[in-house]
Amino acid sequence: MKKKTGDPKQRLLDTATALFYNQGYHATGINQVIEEAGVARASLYLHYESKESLLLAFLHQRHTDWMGGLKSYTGEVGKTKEKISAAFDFLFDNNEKEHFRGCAFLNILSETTDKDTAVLNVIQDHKKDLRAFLAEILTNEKQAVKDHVY
Amino acid sequence: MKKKTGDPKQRLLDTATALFYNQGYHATGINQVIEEAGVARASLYLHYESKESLLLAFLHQRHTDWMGGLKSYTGEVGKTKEKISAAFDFLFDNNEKEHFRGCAFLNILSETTDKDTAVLNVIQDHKKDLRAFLAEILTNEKQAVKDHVY
DNA sequence: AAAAAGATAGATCGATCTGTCTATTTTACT
DNA sequence: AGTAAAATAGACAGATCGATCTATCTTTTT
Repeated sequence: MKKKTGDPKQRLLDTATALFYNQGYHATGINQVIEEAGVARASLYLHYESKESLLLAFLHQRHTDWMGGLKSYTGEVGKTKEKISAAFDFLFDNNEKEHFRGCAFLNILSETTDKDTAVLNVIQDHKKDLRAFLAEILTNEKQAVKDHVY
Repeated sequence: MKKKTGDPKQRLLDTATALFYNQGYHATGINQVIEEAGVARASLYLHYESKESLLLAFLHQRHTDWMGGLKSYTGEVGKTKEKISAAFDFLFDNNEKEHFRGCAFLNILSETTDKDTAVLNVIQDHKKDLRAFLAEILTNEKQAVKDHVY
């Protein structure tokens, strides 16, 4: 048991986020999550029906945060070229902030089986949204350019 | 039990390679490895002392194969520019051959704890060798250029 | 103050995991 | 053919996993 600030549900999500991202999903046990979150075992299953749903919550929050950050970076400038540059700034800043552990979605994907369709769907949706966002920025460019930037 | 060609030790390594790479290390159980390799449980521990040593064998083979491929790609051309281009050709070809599942070392790293020093060492050695190889190719370029290519 | 909801600790379940062991069969070599 | 090594199947141990349950304590709401 460690931290005790904020409501248990958020503590669980924050702790799971850190652990899943930094040491992997399968390498993280439910016991470590509740122990480091300072939350009772029963409380976990009160807010999340399973370990996988905790992973999905992590990916969902990650998706909204990440896309939000990207949009705030690119929204402040006008021209297409500047938006691209800002997008890469975001990538680098974000990557540095997270100690270069790479894309959370790809990391989780690398330990995901074909059977985990729910997880796969979230990951694919994230990548789809990212491509759609780039397509929006690059409206006037060719498809090949969009693919290349991606 | 599936395949039955070649000696058990190689079948184990081949199967572990495919499974560790395609679905992750922790997501792969020893039972699945021996079942798909068509090898008895005891035979696994006859050739490898643990699951982790099987992972290390996979990473080692991966390292030699990968560096070998890179050198054969870049060895056929002469100029520095061509070598760089050939190196990226290798990257793309290799990535496509493996269905875009990314760098095996980084994937394993994403599910590795600080405690797994043996695994971390192999991964770091791989990246170190890669940088050293690039430095060799880019002998006459600045350090910043080396970093950028990497 | 009473009632309802939220959170706790901890025992416990069945499943699965890695790794060990024994006993039997297959293979390889002289 | 005979012997030693290699490989097999399968039972087993001990640990850990995710998940359920009960029973108690705390907080919030009315």
